[in-house]
Amino acid sequence: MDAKTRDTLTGAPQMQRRVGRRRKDEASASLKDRILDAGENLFSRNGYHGVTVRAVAEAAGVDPALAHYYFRTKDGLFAAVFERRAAIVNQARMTSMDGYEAASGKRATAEGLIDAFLGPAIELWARGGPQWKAYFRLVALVNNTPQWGGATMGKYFDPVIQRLITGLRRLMPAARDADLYWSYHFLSGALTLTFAETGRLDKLSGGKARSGDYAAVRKRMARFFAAGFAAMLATA
Amino acid sequence: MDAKTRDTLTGAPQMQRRVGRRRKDEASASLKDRILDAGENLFSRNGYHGVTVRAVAEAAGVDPALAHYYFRTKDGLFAAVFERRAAIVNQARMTSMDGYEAASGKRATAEGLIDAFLGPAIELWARGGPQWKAYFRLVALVNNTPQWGGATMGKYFDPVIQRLITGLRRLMPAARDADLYWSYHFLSGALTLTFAETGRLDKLSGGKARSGDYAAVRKRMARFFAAGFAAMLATA
DNA sequence: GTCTATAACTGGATAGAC
DNA sequence: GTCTATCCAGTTATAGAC
Repeated sequence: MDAKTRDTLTGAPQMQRRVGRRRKDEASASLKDRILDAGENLFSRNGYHGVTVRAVAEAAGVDPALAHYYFRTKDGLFAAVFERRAAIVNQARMTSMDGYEAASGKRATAEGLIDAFLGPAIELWARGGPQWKAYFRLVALVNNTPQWGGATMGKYFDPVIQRLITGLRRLMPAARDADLYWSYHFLSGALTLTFAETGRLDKLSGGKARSGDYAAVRKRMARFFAAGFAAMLATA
Repeated sequence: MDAKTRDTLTGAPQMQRRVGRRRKDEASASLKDRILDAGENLFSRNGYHGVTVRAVAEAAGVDPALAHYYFRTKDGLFAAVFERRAAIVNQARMTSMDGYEAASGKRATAEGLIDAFLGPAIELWARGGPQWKAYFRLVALVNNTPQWGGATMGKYFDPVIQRLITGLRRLMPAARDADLYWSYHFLSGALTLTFAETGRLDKLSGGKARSGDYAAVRKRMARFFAAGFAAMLATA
């Protein structure tokens, strides 16, 4: 995680690399970052094939050729978008789980560890601003993409997931590995559907459950899935 | 559900409407159905924008103009594909839930009702052949599509879901509606990620959990999510 | 680094023959 | 109902000017 991505995370204005000619005085982000932001937004809404390089460039307020200059191909742009924030989430999740285990010691629970795993992502999703919302929408999209989706997710997120599984195995020594992985699979699907923001939960519930409700998600998920993990143990 | 779709379900060969000229003696399905099959396959793998009408026509072995003749537009084709099997799944789920409640009477449980709800879909997915696999992959894709995905899912599947929620409310009178809807939301995400066949679960678990394993899904899901629903009740 | 211009191609859709 | 031929808008990508 370099200084540039950290700035993007915190939303702090970023220094220009050179002194001269800022093109428009509006945004202080570099043009490269503006292209990444625009790509994040559009790809996360319409998918890879539903977005043209032209559309990304237009949304970023730059010329299409510039996108090719920075990222060579449309593939390269997409990969850059997906990669940009992955390390930040992973780092935050690791720190959170390590912190939980250190703080709780012998009193650690599966629910606590799951909450420590979920916390950073849900926090960034809910409070990181619209670009983080877009990023997690993109993760949701990739997570549900047949064929290459699984490989792409694995490439960036497997270590943290294995860290979670290892922690849970320690807390639930009787659990079979297959059950742990299946349970994580369920958790993953539920979490990314939340990130996808399809509007279905709100409509279906007549507004009684609102998918953007940070507190509601945070409060319910860890408990819900800890109970699910535990129920697996009871199965013959 | 008309005779044509039922034939598609059972896989029974379908009568030609007229006597004369069968183009190729290979498949007995009508060209229209062949186009739908090909669309189902391709859309479910690559999404709406990742598929061209030409590609669908080629996969179906027909001329591109024929797809336009039957479905007017690419949108029309996609909608026809999505709609085709929805009624069959809904019907099967309704029958299954009704049957469970009638058979179990006072001894009905949330886990039993959830299993009755899940059963038909998982059954068709696992044993209905490759076209049903493709169809559920498509449902997974739509379920996770921002903006219009939620509306499309709701249009076809809301009645059955409300039927499930109503049944669960009867079995768990103390449950708050928000909790029931959130719990269903989690279930929905987990189920459709399973249908998506991204290959991630298999890879992540090193083969210890296999996403295509019908028995594993069926056995675990109802128990897992019934425990989750129950845990919501215990929350303050 | 950034933009203009354009090459080379693919897409959805239709008119009209059979 | 099915296929041939085609229109034309929109696509990725690059060469080269500034």
